[in-house]
Amino acid sequence: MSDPIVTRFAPSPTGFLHIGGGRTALFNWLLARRHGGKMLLRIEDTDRVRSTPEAIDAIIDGLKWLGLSWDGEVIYQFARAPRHKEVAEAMLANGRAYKCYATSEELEAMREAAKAAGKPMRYDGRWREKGPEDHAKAEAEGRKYVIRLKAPLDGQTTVQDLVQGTVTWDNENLDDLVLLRSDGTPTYMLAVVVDDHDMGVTHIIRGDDHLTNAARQSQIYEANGWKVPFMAHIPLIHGPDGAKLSKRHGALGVDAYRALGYLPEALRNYLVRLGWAHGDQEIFSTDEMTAVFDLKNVGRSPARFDFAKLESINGHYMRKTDDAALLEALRPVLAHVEGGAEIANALTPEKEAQWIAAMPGLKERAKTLVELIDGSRFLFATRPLAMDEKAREILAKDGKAILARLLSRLEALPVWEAAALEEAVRAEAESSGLKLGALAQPLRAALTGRATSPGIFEVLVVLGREECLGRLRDQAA
RNA sequence: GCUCCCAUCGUCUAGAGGCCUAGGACACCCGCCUCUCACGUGGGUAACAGGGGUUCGAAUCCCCUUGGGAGCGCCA
Repeated sequence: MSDPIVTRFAPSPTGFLHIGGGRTALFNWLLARRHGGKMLLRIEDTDRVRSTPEAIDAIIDGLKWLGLSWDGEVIYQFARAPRHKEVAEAMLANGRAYKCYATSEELEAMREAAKAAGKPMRYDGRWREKGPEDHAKAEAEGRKYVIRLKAPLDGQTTVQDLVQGTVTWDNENLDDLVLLRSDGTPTYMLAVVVDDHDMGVTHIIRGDDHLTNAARQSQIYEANGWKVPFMAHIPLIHGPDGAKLSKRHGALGVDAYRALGYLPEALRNYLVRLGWAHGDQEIFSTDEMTAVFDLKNVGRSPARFDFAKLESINGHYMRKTDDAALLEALRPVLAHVEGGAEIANALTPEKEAQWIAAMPGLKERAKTLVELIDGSRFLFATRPLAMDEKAREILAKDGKAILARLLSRLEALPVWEAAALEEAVRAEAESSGLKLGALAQPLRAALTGRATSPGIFEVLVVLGREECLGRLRDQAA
């Protein structure tokens, strides 16, 4: 185990990179980085019907956004089909595999029989001991063969799993799986084993839906006399209701989280704590998590996806993010929110500077970038401002009269700075015998069109003298 | 159905026989701070699935039950 660690992330490109895949990739990436090893990326595109180039792009794009980098070139499994075939034929030659001419009708009959008997489908090994004469006869009938593994009939197969512990199967429950299809293409089982072996993968981290496969794959390793890599089968992520994660809950593509306004570092932090813990620590910088990540601490029970916690962590990271950097993170999200295009168009250098100036007050009031954009709308609104219902109520009372008095005080101000503005507003409060809040709310309504916003003196300063006085006059009338 | 895996607050989890009258975080409730909303901060509600063992002692070990999950293809 002192050899350099090599992990791999091996998605099949039949859809986007979903959140569970993202976590699997993260764990592989963390383990490799923790030990100064490598994480390889292999696209399992042997299913020619379901694999699409769009999905490949989506996966690669998703990994990049999440900040998970891989080493070396992307490996495409389909391109290695000749090598897979070569291994299958070598296994045939040394008697670890055999030709099976069973037809799909025969297989279907076996399936039916198994179902009727209440047992899982198990190929019965009818071609296991057949000789050349039988093969020739089948060939003469025009039948095609697949190559099956000659799996052990009795005894047990044990997987030493770094997360699941020692898991054992009786070999009688494992049948002779197909290695090479009748069209000469490899099955997933064969391809995975050959690729992981050839790529020098030392640690396989994947979802525990592959646990049963692990047993069958280790038989393939053994049939070839290859060392079985360390394996770690991590529990799947479930939806809030405990059922399998569906699109309805969180099985969104990683890119959807970007559109929803989450920061990649927040998603990483959330994901790493799903099924893994390091004492009571909740917040992990990337360096911190790579320094302490250990498969030993990965739990064995499935975790539910919880948006509330993700939002909380995201809020934390937004507040920690530098204002200018936050603006950059905001930009790509604009395309995904209503009115975002208008904001994007209005982003002159001056507006950007204004937005950055407003950021401190904005970012502590939002849990996602989408919320932050929503809270920023008053910066981009044009006069006369549209008032929302609560703002209207505030102004409907004696708000307008208060604004008029405030207006004259503010107009008289020689400088437009927070301290001076606050002093003026407080002076008005004092002379009219009102609490500060009684003045701040009408001000807020007139300035932002809403009942909530960043601190009112912040808003005053960020908006600037002319714009503020204009908005106040609009409403004071 | 068969095989395998799992089981601590609503959720994510700490806990590797005595440190546990079970800790942290999110969510929720009540305060404080306060120009609103937040942030921050103080406090609170809330869990060892059930039953048997083993042991001086069990959330921690074993068994059973119950409840979840995954897999059972010439898909990956």
